[in-house]
Amino acid sequence: MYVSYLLDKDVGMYPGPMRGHPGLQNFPTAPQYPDYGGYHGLSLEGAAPSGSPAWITPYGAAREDWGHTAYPTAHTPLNPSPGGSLGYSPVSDYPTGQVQGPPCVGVLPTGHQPQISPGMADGHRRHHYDWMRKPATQGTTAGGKTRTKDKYRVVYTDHQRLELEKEFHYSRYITIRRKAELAVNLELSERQVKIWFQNRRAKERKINKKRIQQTQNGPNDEDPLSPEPSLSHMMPLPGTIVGTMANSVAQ
DNA sequence: TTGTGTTTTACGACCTCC
DNA sequence: GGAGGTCGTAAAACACAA
Repeated sequence: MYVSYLLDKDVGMYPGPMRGHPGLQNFPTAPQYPDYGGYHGLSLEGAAPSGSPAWITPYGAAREDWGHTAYPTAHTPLNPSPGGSLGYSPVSDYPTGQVQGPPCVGVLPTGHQPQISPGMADGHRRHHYDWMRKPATQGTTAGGKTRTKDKYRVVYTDHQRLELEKEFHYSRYITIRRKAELAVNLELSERQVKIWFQNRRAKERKINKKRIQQTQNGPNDEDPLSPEPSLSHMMPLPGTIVGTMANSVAQ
């Protein structure tokens, strides 16, 4: 979450109007995402403890440039299970890649050991990372169930949600290409991926709206949606995300 | 355990763009 | 007309206080 918080501080991530771009007609302008409240179920603190925003680097580069640096390190181990058949093919898919660099960060820690950040021992985050420990009992059922079928909705596995979140941190608007990749790799339908992104954006808008209201009502009020406001001084890699969307929509 | 509030999937309606 | 966007909503899943 820290990374998402920091990344989303980069309002320059969404330059220009959203209309007029094929497949990206509704892309919001920058001020719509002044901040990002995170994802309650996806406690990235565990992966990136406070003061050690491990995800910063992977999300720094433009998406279509992932093949060079950012993408492989962040996404290569998409399937954390040993011998898993999932996972990206960053070398082929994002060529020219120096698929080297530091060990992958931003993925589930091996063994799913929750790494509690210093601020998490106080009780109100006792449920953070719990979902990561839950057995992925529904992983194989995540696709295809609708209201009209035997189950109203499925609960995505931790892995699926983590990867979707990661993608969302890269770009709030997924490309057709990446959508297809994710759908295959996560064993979801493209429709599910699309809808997940739609819902995720809606969630973010809701959070931002809430935050704006709180700011207007009382600037001194504690903002529960901004767990690490003091990290704003750690704003990483300004400008490295600018252009992400321009790249991501160029398919 | 249970009631209640919140979050997460999924859909339909409607809109814009090509 | 199709694809994909937002918005609103339904209902399952979940969190948590009483």
